[in-house]
Amino acid sequence: MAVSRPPSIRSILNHGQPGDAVMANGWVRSKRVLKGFAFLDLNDGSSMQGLQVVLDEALPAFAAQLNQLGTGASVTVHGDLVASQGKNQRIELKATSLQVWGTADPQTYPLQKKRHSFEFLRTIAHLRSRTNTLGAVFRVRNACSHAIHQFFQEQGFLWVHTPIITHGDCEGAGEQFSVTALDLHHLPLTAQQSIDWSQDFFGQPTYLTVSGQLEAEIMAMAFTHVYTFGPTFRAENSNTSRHLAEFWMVEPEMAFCNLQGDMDWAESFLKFVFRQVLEQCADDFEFFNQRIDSTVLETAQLIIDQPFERMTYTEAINRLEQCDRSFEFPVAWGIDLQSEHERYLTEDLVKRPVIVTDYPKDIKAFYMRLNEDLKTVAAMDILVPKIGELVGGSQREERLEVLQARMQETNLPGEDYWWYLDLRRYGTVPHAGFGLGFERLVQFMTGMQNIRDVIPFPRTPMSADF
RNA sequence: UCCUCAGUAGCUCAGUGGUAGAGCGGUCGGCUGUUAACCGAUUGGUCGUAGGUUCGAAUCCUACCUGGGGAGCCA
Repeated sequence: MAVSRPPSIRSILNHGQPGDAVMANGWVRSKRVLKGFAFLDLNDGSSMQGLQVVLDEALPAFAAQLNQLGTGASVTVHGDLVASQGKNQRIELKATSLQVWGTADPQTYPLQKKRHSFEFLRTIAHLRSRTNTLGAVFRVRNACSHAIHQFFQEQGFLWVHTPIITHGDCEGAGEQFSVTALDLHHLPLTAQQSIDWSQDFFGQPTYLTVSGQLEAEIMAMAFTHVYTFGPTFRAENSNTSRHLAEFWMVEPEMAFCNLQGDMDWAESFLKFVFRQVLEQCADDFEFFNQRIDSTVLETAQLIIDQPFERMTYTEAINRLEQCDRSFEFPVAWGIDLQSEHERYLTEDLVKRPVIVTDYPKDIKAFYMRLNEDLKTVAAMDILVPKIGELVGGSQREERLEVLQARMQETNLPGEDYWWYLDLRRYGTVPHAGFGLGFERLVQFMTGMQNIRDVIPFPRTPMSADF
């Protein structure tokens, strides 16, 4: 069954011809009134550019309707496309009739025909999607999601749905949100006066997931190539332009794959996604380049065309020690790279994405594969200008004894991970994967400075409105 | 969580001890083709909140709240 619907403004602008009778729906972005006629800029979110509607005073109820057509009003316009006499558009819609669905009182409607600060727009997140910038952001976000699925589906990866509710801190990654059905005002207590979790919904403490990786590994041991793409939650009190309490993460996991393969997958994945989005959202990219960050087009092209620089952690430390910059945090083998170090490597030294590999085992997670030097693990981080760490991944430790030893070193209770260890007992294979913060990718692509402006309804400490 | 900057009209900001300002927006008027239209007039305030200092506080002090930037934690 075909659904009947009027054409989107994007499609009218792309395919409409003078003489076509069309119907257009949308919201008024601006109204320009002259003597005897008026112009509307009509937008339905399908494209950056809106449709110019011409209203002549000969229209029935012209004067009465003109009053109702402030910025934000919703309308359906019937009319005929004509070649535009103006400069900025090929065609425009000469209205023959017009229906106003809803007005937007200009005395109270917060969006004006002018630039607003992103801080202000965040306070009106229910309306900000109607602005040029946020409109472009969410179109890019959509195209980016689609490209991610397209890449993995074309490569034969299975999209797997890992749980949102988990029973433990799976990789020691950060603070978790508790999930409970207990009445917080009347908590059941044990004889020792601690909370009696056996009476909770799951009979044990549960949390929102901080990563789907361990479950993705389970699925990779059956389907070879899998990926997750879903929401992730961190209860960390992070107040930065790069952190959200609720964000989306992409986590591919590949069986029969080593660190080299992991990096190759990540790099070709990023190149594909950039190419797709650049092609699908050309106008939006043009806008970001003009109004938000004049380097985004150049950066996108760089990602697509140039191979990423690759260096080991040890090499990176050497380069940092040799450079003539002084850092707030002193550089020495064994330290975790600080923001300033990462930025130096990617922004100043190589001036493009850099993959740093083989970190000291003590600063990385227990599941990363121990290298032959017994000091480093087969980890890799992709660092990009402005954002820092965009991708973090590793080859996983597939050797049961080595994994158990690593877990003991880091004081992880083996019994909680019995199923994870079983994967190494039964048909273990070398495998690898990585995690990518989806919003950071959109941020990097668009040049938006604050991660809260690339997700429709950001969740951050002390902020969960809308 | 720490450091730092800020909070004044619907929005963006100026005003650093003596009568609260501008631009934009809104409203009214003008203009045969505009593009964040333009031109003219006009409207608009519990100066984040609570205390304090002072003859007098938007301005100085204290606490708190909210937001930005940086750091940590991390993706």
